[in-house]
Amino acid sequence: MDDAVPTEKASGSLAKGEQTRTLILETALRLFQERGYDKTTMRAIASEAGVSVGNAYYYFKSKEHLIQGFYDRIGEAHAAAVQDVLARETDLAARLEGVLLAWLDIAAPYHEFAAQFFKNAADPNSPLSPFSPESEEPREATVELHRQVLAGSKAALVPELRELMPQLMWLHQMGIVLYWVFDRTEDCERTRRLVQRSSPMVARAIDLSRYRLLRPLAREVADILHDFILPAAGMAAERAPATARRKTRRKKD
Amino acid sequence: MDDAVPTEKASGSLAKGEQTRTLILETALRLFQERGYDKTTMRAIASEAGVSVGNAYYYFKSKEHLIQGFYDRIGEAHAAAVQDVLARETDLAARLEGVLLAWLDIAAPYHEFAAQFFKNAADPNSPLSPFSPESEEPREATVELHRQVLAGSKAALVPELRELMPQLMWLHQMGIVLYWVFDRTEDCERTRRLVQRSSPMVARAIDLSRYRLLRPLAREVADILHDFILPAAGMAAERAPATARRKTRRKKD
DNA sequence: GGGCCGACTTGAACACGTTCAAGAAGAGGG
DNA sequence: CCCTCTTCTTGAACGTGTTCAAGTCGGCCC
Repeated sequence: MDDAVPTEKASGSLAKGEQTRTLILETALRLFQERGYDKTTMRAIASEAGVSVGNAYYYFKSKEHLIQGFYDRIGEAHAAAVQDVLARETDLAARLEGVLLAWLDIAAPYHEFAAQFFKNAADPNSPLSPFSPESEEPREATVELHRQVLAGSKAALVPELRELMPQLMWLHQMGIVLYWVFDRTEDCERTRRLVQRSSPMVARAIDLSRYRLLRPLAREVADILHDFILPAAGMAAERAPATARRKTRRKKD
Repeated sequence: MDDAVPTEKASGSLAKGEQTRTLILETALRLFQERGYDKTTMRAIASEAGVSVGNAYYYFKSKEHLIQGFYDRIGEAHAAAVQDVLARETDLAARLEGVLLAWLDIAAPYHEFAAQFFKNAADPNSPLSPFSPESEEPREATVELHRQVLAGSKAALVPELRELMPQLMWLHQMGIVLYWVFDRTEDCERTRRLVQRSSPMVARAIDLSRYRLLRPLAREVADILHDFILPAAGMAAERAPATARRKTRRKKD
């Protein structure tokens, strides 16, 4: 009516398609939260949004793909919520704990239906898998966040682990999320306690890794992470020092 | 024809129902292997087995429940295949590696479709979840197997970990299986190497846990396992020493 | 205006997992 | 032989996610 310039994707009004897309996504997320993922049908989403079923599929390749919107939303909210703790705390354990607890707070309202669609994330072929190429961007963002967690602390880190640690912490976070999904206790109290207990442990392990006695073990962990986890997670080793670090590797293979 | 005694479930012939049940299961597993889980329809299973769709549902509550048969089969085969290694080897790392590689060998033919139904196992509500009550029996069997792995080796274990270690090794195995599901390399070569690398590491960690320096860390790991992982896995602490072990816990919650 | 083209929208149709009311097949008793 | 009860079997029907050929809309060029 009053915004007279169509085909403009600049200023003010969104392109028509983008409007519809957002409408469908909003509606879907609302219904997921109200009724759970499985009980929300594509027909219900479409009719509630006032569009046809086929239209929903024009914008989202499948029901699963609607979930990506949920991920994005959580990620943004988390990144914002975390600035506070990171600015205040300098102790590594406290920083880590703060970041993880913040995630739990933000994700809490979705806990119930998160469990329902979590199975999709576990399918290696699904674009929702945290290891999939489609998830690279949010994954990198989280790793970067943990880099901040580490950098802002006073923890000294042995060179072997300096680059790898943020990715290991991402893995730790994935573990917490996995635990959270399965957690059936009130307010996910048990997951919260797990965070409170495991965060200092991670910090202590980092601290201990300086001791001579543990260097081989630390190196082994670093190597395994580098050779096995990262490539599988699509986080190919940009830099190759882990290979160069060791004089000789297994001769064959 | 020649076995004339119906209603007998003893000697020789199975009860009619049991025959049909087996027929359906065999057919299903064969088709899963041939076409993959998703591409095998219940209609196809039924028609291939020469029964009606409804009949399949009389014996199996859902398509997922057919997978349980697959689990059972793998479990039995693995238990049998492993006796060899356990009788021969005494080195802990070698025993562990042998057991895990044997599992990979046995599961190899199913790798492709394993990935397809793995997502069901990740759903906390699914009976196929390794943490579900329905999976208790195979889970206990595997823990028991790892108890054997440990007991038959010459490894000395600090008391804090003696009881918990087999369960930790079960967790390690679950991790390997998780990795295997996501592994896209030829013959799952990468998973095999991961087993070869991580097994000695587990053994070495056990060894190192004797050192004074590491006792607090070992104790912390044991406590976390005991307080968080086991209860969530339905492996409630039968014995309560972990709580008694520490003088004081955090006063409040 | 008239025609064209790409972006968007529709709803019927499809294939699937699952359910269910109805029936068949056997066993046992009279 | 008939009746009855349990066990087993059937296939049509339902609700779901997904696809697709067809249609509508709106801007743009001649």
